[in-house]
Amino acid sequence: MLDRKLLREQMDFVVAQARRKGVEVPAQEFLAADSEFRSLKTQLDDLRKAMNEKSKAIGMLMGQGKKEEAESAKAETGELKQQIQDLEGRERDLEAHITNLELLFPNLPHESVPDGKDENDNVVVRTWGEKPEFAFEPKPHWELGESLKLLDFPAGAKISGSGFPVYVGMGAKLQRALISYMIDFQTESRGYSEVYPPYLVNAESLIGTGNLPKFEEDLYKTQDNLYLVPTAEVPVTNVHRDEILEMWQLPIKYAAYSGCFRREAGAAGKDTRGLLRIHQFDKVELVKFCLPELSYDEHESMLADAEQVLRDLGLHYRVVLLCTGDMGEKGCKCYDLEVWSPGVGRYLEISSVTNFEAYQARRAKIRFKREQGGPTEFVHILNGSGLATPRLFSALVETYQHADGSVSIPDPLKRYLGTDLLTTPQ
RNA sequence: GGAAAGGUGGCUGAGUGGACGAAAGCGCCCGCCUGCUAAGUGGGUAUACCAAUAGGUAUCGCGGGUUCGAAUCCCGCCCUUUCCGCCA
Repeated sequence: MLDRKLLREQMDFVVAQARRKGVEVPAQEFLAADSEFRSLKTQLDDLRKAMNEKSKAIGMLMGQGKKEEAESAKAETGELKQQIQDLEGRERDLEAHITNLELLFPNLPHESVPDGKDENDNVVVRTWGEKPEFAFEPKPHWELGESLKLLDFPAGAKISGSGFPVYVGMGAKLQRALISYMIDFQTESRGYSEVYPPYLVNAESLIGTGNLPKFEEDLYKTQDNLYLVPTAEVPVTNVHRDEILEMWQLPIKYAAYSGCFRREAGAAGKDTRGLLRIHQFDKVELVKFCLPELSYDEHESMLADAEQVLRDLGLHYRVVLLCTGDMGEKGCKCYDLEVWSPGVGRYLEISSVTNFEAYQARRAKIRFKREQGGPTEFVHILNGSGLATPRLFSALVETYQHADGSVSIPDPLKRYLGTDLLTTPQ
């Protein structure tokens, strides 16, 4: 959601910026509805004022015991009341209309974001490490997962359906190890506070982060009108919904582990093998609330926080700056981290680090004051994965595999896993 | 799930139909005073929208209703606390 004043005063700019993302916005329709709304509101306020004055006068007459005068004054209020009710009806309709229009406006891209249409126009900012060389044909993780008894896809399909892998044995333990390692790293070395959020959230929370109303089809919904979280971003961002924060609290930095649930409705048949695209997965999510003028610095440092995990694990990756056409509606600037997965033979998107500026803050009403009695401002909100485990699992076992089918474990994970080599269990 | 009590500003808490956006206290901010500290003292201190300004409107958990008029009465929902039941 953008600032209404910005829409009102600089619509040409908004239209141009939205166009960079390839989005056509209903500019004239919005401006017309907005100006009608404002004049309606002024009218309505005047009517209400008149009504309030009459009521007060009646109260005074009653107090003075002038019953008859009070009664005749009462009789005169009927028409006013009717007018107010009529206008209130129109106001409600108009407001809903305006809100619907507002939701069609994407967040505006930052000036540093390259123009482009789709992923082909993204810019590789840097590459870390090199593709590992193998003296043999590296296997994909689904084969390693089966031979090493780490993953049981048929069992998952039986229990839940496709896209629900079962991690077994050392696979399950590796999963826990990755989560613990990442949470410990971000909280102990990077200043994040740990949060463990609910997995079911209400609609208000999803509206706050921008997942509703537009992306309902991606979500699992329960019969109690709660939704399974698609990412910890949703509950963690909403921790501070409807709050006015104090200056000294900023920046607030949270690291949260959660399961994530996605219907992947639009992606049926794509990346169906192994862990590449599944309905339930685990992720450590980083969320920051910060001062507007610092959000792009915080964005870079969050990116570095996520990158460090891959570096410590010795995994080759690249950082991609998404172009305007590929970054989605909600963000101002977004980096993707793509890890090399040798068996799959592709870079896999493993993290998106996004600066939303005030877009989510405005929806979720998360504000701050610079000083006592000063004006409220919206904080800037950023989030990024740090990281998602399925593709990390994939890159890890594929990168560290040996010709005999065993997999080495990089240093940071050894103490969590209790071993430095995964072999076929006897 | 059953029963009861309750949800008012940053916090505590008064307010059961009219001058209440809301007493009082605490906290916080600005000033005065005391040589410093503590105390004292005067004032200020919710949010959003509309308006060039003055100002106006709305908001007492949320939604609806009654009324000329609702924090206050009625209905529905949500949440909290306590007790009981059930349960990892």
